Amino acid sequence: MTNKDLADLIFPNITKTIEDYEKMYPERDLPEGAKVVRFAPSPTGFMHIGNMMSAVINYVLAKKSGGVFFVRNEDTDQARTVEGAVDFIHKTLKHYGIYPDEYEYEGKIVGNYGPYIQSERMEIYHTFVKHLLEIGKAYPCFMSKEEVDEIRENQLTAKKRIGIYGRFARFRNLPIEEAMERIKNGEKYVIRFKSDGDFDKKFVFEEQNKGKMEFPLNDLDFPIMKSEDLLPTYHFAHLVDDHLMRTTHVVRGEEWISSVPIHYELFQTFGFKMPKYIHNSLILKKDGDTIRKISKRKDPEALMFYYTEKGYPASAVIESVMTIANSNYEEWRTGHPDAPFYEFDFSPKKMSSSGALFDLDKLDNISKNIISKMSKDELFVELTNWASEYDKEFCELLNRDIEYTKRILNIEREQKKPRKDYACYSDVKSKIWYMFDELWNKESKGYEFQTIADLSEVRNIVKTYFDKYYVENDDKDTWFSKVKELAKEFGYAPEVKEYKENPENYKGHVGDVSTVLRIAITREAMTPDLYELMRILGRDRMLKRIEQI
RNA sequence: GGCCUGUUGGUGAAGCGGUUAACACAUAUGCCUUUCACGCAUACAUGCAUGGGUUCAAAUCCCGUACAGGUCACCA
Repeated sequence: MTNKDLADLIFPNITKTIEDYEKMYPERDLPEGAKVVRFAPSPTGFMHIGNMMSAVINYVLAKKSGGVFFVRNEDTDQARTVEGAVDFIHKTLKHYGIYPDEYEYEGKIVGNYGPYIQSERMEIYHTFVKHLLEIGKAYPCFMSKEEVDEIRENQLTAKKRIGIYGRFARFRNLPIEEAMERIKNGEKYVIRFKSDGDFDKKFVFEEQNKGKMEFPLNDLDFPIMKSEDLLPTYHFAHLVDDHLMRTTHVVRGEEWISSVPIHYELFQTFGFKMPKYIHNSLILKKDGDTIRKISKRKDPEALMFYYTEKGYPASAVIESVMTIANSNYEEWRTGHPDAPFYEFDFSPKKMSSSGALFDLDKLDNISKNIISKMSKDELFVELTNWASEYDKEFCELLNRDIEYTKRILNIEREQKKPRKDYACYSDVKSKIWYMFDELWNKESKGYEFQTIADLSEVRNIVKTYFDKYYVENDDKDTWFSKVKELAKEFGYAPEVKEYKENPENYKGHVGDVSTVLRIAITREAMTPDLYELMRILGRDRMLKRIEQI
């Protein structure tokens, strides 16, 4: 009995060889320096900000180098698969303008290195496992899960290294005959890699972000194929897929760094060239006094839903992520204000090596800048797109009179120093609600006049203004000089400076008077330019509103 | 417990042997101003986790310590 017999017993239907696959998926014909990268999420949860960062980094690397960016669905953990996760991944990528060159979605395969869904690559994995069995580098292991757990606990209490290695690997030297016997008897088993690494020896590994690192050689007999569904484990799928798909650069989270010895040994035994590895630091979150990994369960901003629901422009989220991912990005951006983000020359060395807190304030700032630079037409499109999904009622109002809406959106916009008061589209309603009579009438918000608290004085000011001073088509200067006259008539300084110099001579200043008008008309103390608002609202609607005071 | 990584202001960080320790966000104050926002200006690390060493000189190099994170699954 030989290894070959064992391999044939386990995989009777595998007739291809690894050389066959080598031919099927040849080296890619790409220009010098082109990077082949992948975004390889597992559908065990919804796409989160860490995934997004990884996707963005990969995309930039591929775009900038004229390479290939593909999406691979790592669905080898069938039990934890979440319904809708795959769908959400593709929709999210699209929403953020990240278009993969190769992918598999809704039954369609684009690209010559597929399938791009791991569960559809069984035959390939099995061919590779079979090869390992044949050359004696893998073996079936009949330990139960309980037994493995027990070993770990004992190791833990004895303060020994944890894992299946050395004498803990009880089945690695099982005679082939006995192994075949047990299999024929229907015993459950996993296939483990038969490591011959020496933990006391070190090897040097060039990691793209941190530079040279030294690790001990792997000596763990880690599982490469699971017992129930015969799917590969991550480590093995990584080897097979990234080799066959000819990946040149693997971008993955820092949590993978400690698996490097395993991957190193795997690639060595097959004689495959290892891709370059870029480990990006985790996104952290401050929780009270402690800092921890951002959590999908505890932190709403971890999931990408958060940003789409709040209505942050896609580019704002990308800018934010890039800023965290690479320390030179902001500097580059100031020099290239209008360049697409993927033209940035991303340098793995410039990635932060410690985990970063995701800063929502910074996102707001970036986003405000982006929205402020939009034209009224662009904003209108973006806003109504968002509203059609997340605030249908508001969307109808916005669309009822498009020109009217655009006039509102255009206040202090399309100029050198535009207003920056929207960080996201869900902010808009709370800033312009009073421009829509439906919302105005529905709103229970009362009037809170500020400096001028006396209601009869308020009534008087408002009435006098509309009776005596207000003319619908005044230009801005005339309009304002009339407000000043109004102020003077009631004993308020027409110039703020004047008031500050001699406060005892006045009851207040123009600002107090215009605030009265502002609140009477909008019920808000803080609004954009009052003159613009009044022009857009028009005389009749204003008169109707002031009756309510 | 083993292995790996990290530690510069509230946040993200630049700096990589000689700097007044960049820049951005946030915060505070002032100016501008009909409110708000914008813009402008100013302030904010007496010190680069900590102890020691090397050096004329260290945030920058070396060693120890502390703390934090990651990993050690038939999860990725």
